[in-house]
Amino acid sequence: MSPTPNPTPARLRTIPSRLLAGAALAADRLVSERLAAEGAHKWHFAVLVALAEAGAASQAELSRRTGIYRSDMVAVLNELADAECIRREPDPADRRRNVITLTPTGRHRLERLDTLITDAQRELLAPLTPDQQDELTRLLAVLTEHHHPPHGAQ
Amino acid sequence: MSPTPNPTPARLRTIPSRLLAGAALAADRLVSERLAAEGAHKWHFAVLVALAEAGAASQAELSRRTGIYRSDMVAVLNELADAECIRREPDPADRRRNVITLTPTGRHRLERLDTLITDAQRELLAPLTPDQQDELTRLLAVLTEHHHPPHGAQ
DNA sequence: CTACTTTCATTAGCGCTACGAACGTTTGGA
DNA sequence: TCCAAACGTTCGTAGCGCTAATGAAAGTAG
Repeated sequence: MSPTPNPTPARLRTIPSRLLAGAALAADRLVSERLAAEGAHKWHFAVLVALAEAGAASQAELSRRTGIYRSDMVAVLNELADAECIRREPDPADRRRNVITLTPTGRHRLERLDTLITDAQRELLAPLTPDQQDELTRLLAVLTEHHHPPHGAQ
Repeated sequence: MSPTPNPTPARLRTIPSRLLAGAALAADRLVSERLAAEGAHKWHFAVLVALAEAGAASQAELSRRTGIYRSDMVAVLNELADAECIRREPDPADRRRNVITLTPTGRHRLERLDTLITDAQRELLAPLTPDQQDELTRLLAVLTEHHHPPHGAQ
């Protein structure tokens, strides 16, 4: 006679904010595990994508593109620079700025991380049909866009 | 001539794990703001629901029902007990356990918090049609259930 | 030209959340 | 009887989002 084998009340299982938190946590774990296997980090990928897709930029600009705070961006760029994935040089046109440039090494690194990320997404969405996967992605995009993205992400 | 007014690359905007993180953050903010206005916390609500829906239980059992770690549960129950929302008494049948009981005060408190939570969900899902809201909730439920709920949440 | 405001990179720090370690107590099973 | 497990509790940790403050440089107004 088990005393109370009652895991997770129905009410809690139907609250969107709770479901979002749980799903986000699982998703983050999947991504982080994959990336950690290659000594990489979530943020590295975001920065590399931002550089590959929209070209060289200042740190502040990268901060806006990725949603990473520019105070955290410093360390991320340090690591990417140590791995020679980017170059960080003062902007001659505006001496406040650094110009961050993607190196060939960085481009290769991005390719590798991209497959890891893609794999993780696949595993994350595995229990859904392809149509459901697309629908979920669309709905989430609407939500995040509506609720002022990360906002300024200064 | 703005240098690079390019917010958020398309690739980043279509990665489910990133969308989930963003949506979860927005959702959590909405909920936390509402609850904070009444000095309440996310976790208080979860515990009260778990008690109301499945009856009195030990702290470990509540931990399983809510996904809150049992090390964190202690403080939550302290606060709920201070507010006289619950009673915490040693279990005569098993002296390791405490029996946590919902008080009438706690039941009223739950009613209040429930409306706050419901309001927050409404605001969160506002940009979606009712059908989309249901679909999103269903899809998220599938995901969280598949990826070993919170898991043990010991 | 001067004075004010803004932007930038960088450092340091805070609060919250999920999570693990350890401990003493108690219980149940071999 | 001995061992393993569960319980409540305390303490500590790591990561993330975010703020504040600083010195340098640029833009802007008077």
